[in-house]
Amino acid sequence: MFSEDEYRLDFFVDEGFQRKKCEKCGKFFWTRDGQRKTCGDPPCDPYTFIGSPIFKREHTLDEMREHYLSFFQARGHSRIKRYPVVARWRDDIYLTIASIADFQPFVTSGQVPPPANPLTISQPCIRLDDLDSVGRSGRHLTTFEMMAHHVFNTREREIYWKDRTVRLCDELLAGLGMDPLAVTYKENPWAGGGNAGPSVEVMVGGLELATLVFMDLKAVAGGPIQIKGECYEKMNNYIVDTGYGLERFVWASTGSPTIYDAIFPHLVGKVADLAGVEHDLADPEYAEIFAQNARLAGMVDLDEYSMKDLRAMIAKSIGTSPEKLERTIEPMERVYAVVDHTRCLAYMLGDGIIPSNVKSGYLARLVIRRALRLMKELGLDLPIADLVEMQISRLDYPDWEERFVTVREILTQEEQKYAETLEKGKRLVKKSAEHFKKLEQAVPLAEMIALYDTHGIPPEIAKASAEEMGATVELPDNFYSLVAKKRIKAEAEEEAKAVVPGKTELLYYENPFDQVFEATVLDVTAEGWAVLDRTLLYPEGGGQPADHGTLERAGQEFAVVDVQKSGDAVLHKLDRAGLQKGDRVAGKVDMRRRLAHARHHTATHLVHDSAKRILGRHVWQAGAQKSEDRARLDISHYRRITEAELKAIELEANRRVMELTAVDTQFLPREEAEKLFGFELYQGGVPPGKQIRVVRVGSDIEACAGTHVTNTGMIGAIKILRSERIQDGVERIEFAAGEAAVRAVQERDDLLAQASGVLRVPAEQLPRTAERFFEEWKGQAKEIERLKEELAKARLRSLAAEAEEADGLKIVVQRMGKADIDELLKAAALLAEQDCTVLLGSETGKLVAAVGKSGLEKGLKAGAIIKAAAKALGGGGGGRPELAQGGGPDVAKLEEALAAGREAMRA
RNA sequence: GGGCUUGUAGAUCAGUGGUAGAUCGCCGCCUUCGCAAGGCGGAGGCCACGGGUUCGAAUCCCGUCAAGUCCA
Repeated sequence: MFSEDEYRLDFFVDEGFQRKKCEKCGKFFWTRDGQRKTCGDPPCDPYTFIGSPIFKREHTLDEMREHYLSFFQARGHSRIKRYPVVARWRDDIYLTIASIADFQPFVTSGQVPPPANPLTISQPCIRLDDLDSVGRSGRHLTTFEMMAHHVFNTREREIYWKDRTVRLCDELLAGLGMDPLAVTYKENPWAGGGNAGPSVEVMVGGLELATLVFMDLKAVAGGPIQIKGECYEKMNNYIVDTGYGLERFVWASTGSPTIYDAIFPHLVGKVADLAGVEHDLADPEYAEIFAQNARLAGMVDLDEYSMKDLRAMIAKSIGTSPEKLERTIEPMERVYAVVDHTRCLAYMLGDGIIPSNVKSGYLARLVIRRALRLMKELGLDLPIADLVEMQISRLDYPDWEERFVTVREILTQEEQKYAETLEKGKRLVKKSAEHFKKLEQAVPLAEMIALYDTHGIPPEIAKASAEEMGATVELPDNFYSLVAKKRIKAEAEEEAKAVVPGKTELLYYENPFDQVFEATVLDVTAEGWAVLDRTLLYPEGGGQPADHGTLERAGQEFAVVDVQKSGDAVLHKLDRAGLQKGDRVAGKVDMRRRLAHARHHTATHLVHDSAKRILGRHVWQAGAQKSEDRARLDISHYRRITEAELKAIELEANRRVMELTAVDTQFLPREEAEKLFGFELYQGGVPPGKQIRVVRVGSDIEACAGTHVTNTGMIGAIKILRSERIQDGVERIEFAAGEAAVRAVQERDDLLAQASGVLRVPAEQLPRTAERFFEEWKGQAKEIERLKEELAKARLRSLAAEAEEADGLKIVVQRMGKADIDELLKAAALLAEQDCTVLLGSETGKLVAAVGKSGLEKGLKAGAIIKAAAKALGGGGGGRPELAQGGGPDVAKLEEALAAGREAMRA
């Protein structure tokens, strides 16, 4: 816990604030109001702003955002453009969940300077944690804008800290016309993601408008400061992290019953109209229902309260029945949620998320399906793309409008996909329901979980259609948590590799085509890795494998078989021991390998850029790997790449090769590079460091640390080999560049030549000939089948004639030359039809037994006969009582086998 | 990144190691003025692909490819 000193700011003292302890929750807060006894935070205080706005006039989202940003701009903050809602620069989160997320991890850790300092931003954020409450609580949103001002201080240079932060906040609120007595600043220590610090929540009218965090601690084992069981110490860089809820500010300015009516009244009205739901907030009685709902939902933790309890509570407080309340409120809850979800989708798809079954794409699909379900419940019969388009046209992002063609296509496809899933689901449910109905059991929970978990059928839908079919269903309230429980939580913690000390000068950037260099051995590790003070050898990284080469010391040559980076040091794995610390060595790069990598690497950039041109701007690199003779590039795309598209990409990439474009590489300060080129720089992930290397190949500009050729002409040729879908929404393109491309084409030619050699036709006629052969082969197989049947019939007469009578049975035991199992089966089956008891054997070691009607009546079993016979051949067999087959490897003992089988027929 | 599931006739699916099936659709004939329905007959299968186990694999095991779905 933080002491009072942490919060006793000059501002509070100057302004006559008092520190009080909330008489309900016991937490400390600061107020100007001498009468105030509670902290201002629900449930200690209820919402009071509904119907009586906090601010003196209504603001729209755009007005409020502009007000905020210009307020801070006028007070020395630089205005920063928003970041995408998909956090491509992070590998720990998929979506941007807070404004500070824009600056993690490198700015907050101090490795990279901030784009401006101090700065102000309004960052769209997406949080799906409270998805179920959206629309119901009156305040929950999946998408919100976090307005913020951030300051990145260091011990050497402090810009401002707590006092000015709170002062600015108070001034902002006063400027909007808030009653100064209404605000409380509630002390609330903050901790998360390995950092912590004091923080205050800004409460007005029961609504938390902002949180001001003073992040100045980091988690360190054995650190001197303890918070919630963790040990922390002070950081050298300490950060003002504020978060002002744009939507809540707007809500506070309107005092409408729900946040939804405050922030997108037009769309709420429009969707309600389309769904035929009457929504007239001018009717005070009607408005009061939603107001009361929001007030009470604001007081409770929705995780702990069931919807039913809450409804009952609200119904009681406004003097109506829960059923009546539900009828009024439920359709609107869906309208609110649909409007919220489609806004969320506008951001997700606008910023380039491709719906998928993994990662951020899954989250997009989750929201799409939820929205579709809600729309269906509302009876809204229009494409979801229409609603998303409405959202996009209300947002001020011009580049999204041009992207809308793609977004519409994606949404249409998702709509179809979901319809198919539900259709398939219906059949599965039907089958399952019939099964359990027959057993006179309820459809068990395990089955419901399987339907949902494995086939994506929501339990509510499954239950409804199962009950339609007259089956009963077991469906507990905590269904989803039971599904979650089924999973095993196994989070493997990544082992932090020890960083090898030392700093190696990287020569390969300056002089990418130098082959030899001189260096001093700084150290040799126990595992035989040499650390050099400078090197031309490229360490593995960015999907490019390590260079190979040699290190020579006084005529002694050591082969370098691997190169890795560790911290600032480059490690060279040698094929044998002997090199010593302090040795001078002459290094040499295997240029063949280097060049092959460089060709594939530059080619990767070209293929990527071509894919973007052919498929659309939604294409992002999702991974890449190069080698000497192949490269592969994974890109985000919402459907399978067609053959035609693949060819177009290949042609486009080769045109760029032929244009002989120079490859331009330069180191730029990160913030400058980002300003110039935007986030599309980070196709291969975000590198750390103040300076980043920017590689430019014509229109393709990427942050990239790999080695490249200096001109696209050096690539020679690019041959795309294949594409595969590695995930829903991610396509992999495999290709070869340079010599490898030529060799790849030659290999294909060889295959073609071999195939046409086998069929003895020219390559052009291969497809036709292959098809003809295949058809003929099929026809012949059928013909053979037919002939065998005929043959069996023809033999029937002679075999039946040779039947011996014994024990009142007609018995046929015969060897049948080299007949195969099909022939034996057919003949035996036919004989059995004529009431024979049959055992047929072939010289290939196959046996078939069949028992006719009389035999069956006597209890003879074909399986038993075959077992006895096959045993003699050293094998086994089995089958049904009327027909069985078997065999064994000792072909020579066929006679004995037949005799043994004959014996078995006696029993 | 992890979990679960599925690839069998044009479609939907049965088929738990022993001669590959049903329903719908398709074709022909019968019935009918014609259509629908009905009756009889028929065509249509590398049981996703490649290995393995076995006397024998659609079925069991391994791998590959394709697809669905839930989660972090």
